[in-house]
Amino acid sequence: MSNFKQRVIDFVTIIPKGKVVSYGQVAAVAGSPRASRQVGRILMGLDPNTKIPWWRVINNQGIISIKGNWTVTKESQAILLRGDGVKVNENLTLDIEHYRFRS
DNA sequence: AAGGTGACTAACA
DNA sequence: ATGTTAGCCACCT
Repeated sequence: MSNFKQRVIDFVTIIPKGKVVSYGQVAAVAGSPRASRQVGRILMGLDPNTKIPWWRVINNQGIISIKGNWTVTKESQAILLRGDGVKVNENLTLDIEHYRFRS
């Protein structure tokens, strides 16, 4: 497993309940501020039964830009977020600045 | 080893 | 404000 990937996973893992981060933010913490796309790529590769709170990662506009995989959809992510106490709008958006996790 | 790809972003028209 | 275009760069084949 590459170092970047591992750092992304580590950071996402420590995101507290009720908080969210953007892909770009995760990439920055992982060491490559411009590798935001890789963050999404990595999350996509995770197993559906992983314990990593990947659903707390959204794009910088506070929008759930997931591409409905076989196992996951935008709706399911919205449900998971609401389960964390995060208010998700019907259009799959939320106030990221209000919930953003800062390390 | 080399090239294609995209759960992103920011800049433009 | 909404739609397009063009960089990005680690991962996968």
